[in-house]
This record gives sequence, structure tokens and C-alpha cells, in this order.
Amino acid sequence: MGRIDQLNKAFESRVRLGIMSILMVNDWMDYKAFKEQLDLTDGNLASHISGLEKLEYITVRKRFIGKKTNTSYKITALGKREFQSHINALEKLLNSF
Amino acid sequence: MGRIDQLNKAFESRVRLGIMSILMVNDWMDYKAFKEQLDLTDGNLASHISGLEKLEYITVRKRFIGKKTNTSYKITALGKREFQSHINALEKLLNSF
DNA sequence: TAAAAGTGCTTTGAAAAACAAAGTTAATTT
DNA sequence: AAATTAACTTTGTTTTTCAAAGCACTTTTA
Repeated sequence: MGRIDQLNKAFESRVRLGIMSILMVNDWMDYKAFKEQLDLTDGNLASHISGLEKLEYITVRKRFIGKKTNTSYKITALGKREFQSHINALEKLLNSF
Repeated sequence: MGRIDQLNKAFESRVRLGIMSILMVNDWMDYKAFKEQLDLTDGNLASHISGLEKLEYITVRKRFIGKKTNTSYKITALGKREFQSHINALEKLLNSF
């Protein structure tokens, strides 16, 4: 029986789902790439990212590429676990039919 | 490539996901059963149900069992299509890893 | 038969979340 | 010097979530 309380509230939004599933396959993904791939405004992306950061599901790396600033994000071990178990719960819920 | 804009906003919440996946397998499901299975308050359940009703993803049937009122819900053809395609989009998104 | 309880809501209202637009800092290219 | 880019933050609006209370109606119980 799939139970909805096993789904993680942090992953309910499409934006979060998108961010996390990108980070499941890409080791470091940078801000600009997210913005383009997910077609988000700065404010929207930044707030979702900082939400996931606060939960420690992703980490940030700031550096310079040449002389330009570059900010990238990586999924944490915790983030991976939580996302994976969210997916499992989703599948359980949906595979009841 | 899974694109987040193919996910249906109407199905983002855990409650909606729960309602819809129950209705994918149960032909008619009644109010009280939803309330118990999903562990929701009346207000919460009713508002999600009326949202799905407004979108015509579910229909209502009111009748008497004995002399008691009984309200049940059924998924519509549209609801089934939309939910299915939401699931497909979800799977596409998540199967990119 | 009066009071309590149940069903299925609607209304109210508070809190949280989503989101866009504009502003910001610091550097960079033109 | 002016315009552009990166990566945000701030502000403010709209939407969503959700619980609590109220309500109409019926049924059960004392």
C-alpha cells in the first residue's frame, strides 16, 4: 500500500524534482545551466536552491573560471538518500495500479 | 530528457496524488474511506476534492445507503488520461538517471 | 423524545510556498 | 564610460495548504 506520508514534502514542486533529478546524474551543475535547462527566473531558482541547501540536500561551490564567478551545486549523500526514498515511495504509490 | 513543464500542476500535492492513485484502482470511493486512508481533515480533503472536481478529473455521486447519505467519487476519462500522462512525465523525468 | 453523534460539507482564517520583478554587487566585455 | 553577465537578495503578490469551526441533516442512544 502506497502511503502519501512517505513522500517528502521538500520534493513536491516540479522545480525541486527537476533540480534533484538533474543532480542525480550530474556531479556538479552550475547555476546558469539550471536556469536554462529548467527555464526558471533567477528568483525562483535561487529560492528553491536555497531551500534544498538549508535541508542539506545539496552543497554549493563558488569559484572562478578564468575571471568569472561560477557557482555550482552538487547533491549530498543525504540528498541522494532522501530523493531516492522519495522516488521509491512515489513508485510504491503509483504501482498500486 | 524529462521536462518539468510536462508535469501537471494539479497533481503536485501528496493529497492529490493519493486521491488520484486510489481512484485509478477503485471504481467508486467514498468520502469517509478517503478521509481514513489518507488521514485527512474534512476541510483539507474537501478542498482537494473540489479542486479535482472543478477540473473534471473526478465526478461525484450522492445517494442513500439505507437512510444514510453517501458520497462517492470516481475518476473521469479525462482524469485518467491526465493522471496517466503525469505519471509518464514523472517517469521520464526520473528515469533520466 | 431530547440529546448526542455522524456525514459531508462550507466558511474562515492563518501560515507557508511559489513566483516574478526589480534591485544589488562585483566583475567583464565593448 | 556604458552595457552586460553572474548570482543573488529583497519585495510584494498570488496561490496553495490546511486546520478549526460551523452547519444542515439524519440517525442513534439515553
